[in-house]
Amino acid sequence: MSPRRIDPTLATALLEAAARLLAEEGAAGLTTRRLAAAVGTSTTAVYTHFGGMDNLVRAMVHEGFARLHRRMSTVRATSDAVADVMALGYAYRANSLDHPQLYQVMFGGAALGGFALAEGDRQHGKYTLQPLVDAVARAAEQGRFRAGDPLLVAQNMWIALHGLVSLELGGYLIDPYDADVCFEAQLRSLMVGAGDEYEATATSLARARRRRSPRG
Amino acid sequence: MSPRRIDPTLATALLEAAARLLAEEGAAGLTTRRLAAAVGTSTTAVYTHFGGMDNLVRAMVHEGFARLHRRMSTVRATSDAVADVMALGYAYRANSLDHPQLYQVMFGGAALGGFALAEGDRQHGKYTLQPLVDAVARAAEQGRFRAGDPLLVAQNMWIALHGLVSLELGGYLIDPYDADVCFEAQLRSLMVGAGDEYEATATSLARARRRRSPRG
DNA sequence: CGTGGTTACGTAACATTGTTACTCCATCGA
DNA sequence: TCGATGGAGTAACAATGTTACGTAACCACG
Repeated sequence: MSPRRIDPTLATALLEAAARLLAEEGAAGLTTRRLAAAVGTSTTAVYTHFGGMDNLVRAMVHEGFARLHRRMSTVRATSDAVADVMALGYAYRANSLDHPQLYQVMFGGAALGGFALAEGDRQHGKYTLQPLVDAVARAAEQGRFRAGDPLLVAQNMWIALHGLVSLELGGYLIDPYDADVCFEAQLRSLMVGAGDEYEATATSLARARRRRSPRG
Repeated sequence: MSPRRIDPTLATALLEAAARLLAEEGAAGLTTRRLAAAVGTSTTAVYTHFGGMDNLVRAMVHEGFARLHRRMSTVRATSDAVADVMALGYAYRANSLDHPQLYQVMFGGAALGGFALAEGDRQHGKYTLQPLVDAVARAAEQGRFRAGDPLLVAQNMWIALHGLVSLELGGYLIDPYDADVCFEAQLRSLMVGAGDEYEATATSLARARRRRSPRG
């Protein structure tokens, strides 16, 4: 169109259009030309604002981690720390299911048109994990979990959660045990593995269920 | 070269070259032209033998599942079924680390040049899981695990294992708790979550460790 | 008000990708 | 020996990320 229409919000417009393209058409639909067409500009805008498709995806990943952290932070601490841990699990999975394509890019790692995350990009997980670490520490203080480093315990829970979400999004969890069944069974199993009594996990699970946020 | 050199093993040669390309250069290095150059043929060979790059990757995934199943089948049943379960975990992780790129394609799912697995391709996991299901059932018979459907318990273990391997291959597990530490902590946690006593898992873990195969 | 510098953007091209139409010719059966 | 089959090479097509180049608008001066 008319040249030199300086738009300071073009970078954010590109990001929003990229997020929409990724969500609606998947990783294959996220191309420079379609992105440029979506915001009514040219492909070079991607390079002036981000220096390439890699950095644009990187920015989306950063935003994805920030949103995940925001969602995890909405889980309040209660007198039942195990229920808090489970509520964090629900929040994690709900956020992933709300943005499945983004989640796959965030953790799919290797392949998005040969795109690869940099070393620092992956350490966002550590920062995002903090609410879970706190809840695990409180569960140990309340005598529900075995004594041990909360960071290691929380990391193990995150690993298992990621495994579930990853396989769910990939469509690998099939009948008779679909993702919902596996998820709640895994939550109880994780709590028991951390030291809680099997029977106690039932009431905490019921509490966590009631705290699910409808959408986020 | 000289035309019409009919080579009935060309399909397998393509598969082998594709596996080598994938292993050595990653998903980005696996292109039709490089593949054709590697076996000294033309790009059309991929289409006459596989009907496209998708089906060739599909064939590689099938081979990957078969190899995983073969490796899991080498774990023999002993009088310590919990150690058997852990040994299966070691085998699963070892196979994944031996073929990291293939593993990412098998479970990365969405993105390999817009390639997506078909519905039936993912159900290979169910077949591959059988040795683990058997070991879990025997652990329950021995009174080490809680009563429950072994398929559900095994699936949960597989989910957690996949989470660990997936994050390890992606480089998300960082200091101070690297993948080795997380893996063994997770093994014990899984056994306790399934019903075993925490102290008993230590000796079973030691037994499983001794049974690690050097290379596969 | 005018002028130069900076910078954002569009145009067009390049290399590379998966894919396919067309052709050729070696092999197999009669 | 001759025709049919079908596997493979050549070359093209559309689409991808990326970049060189030109242009024009803004901003800071005088």
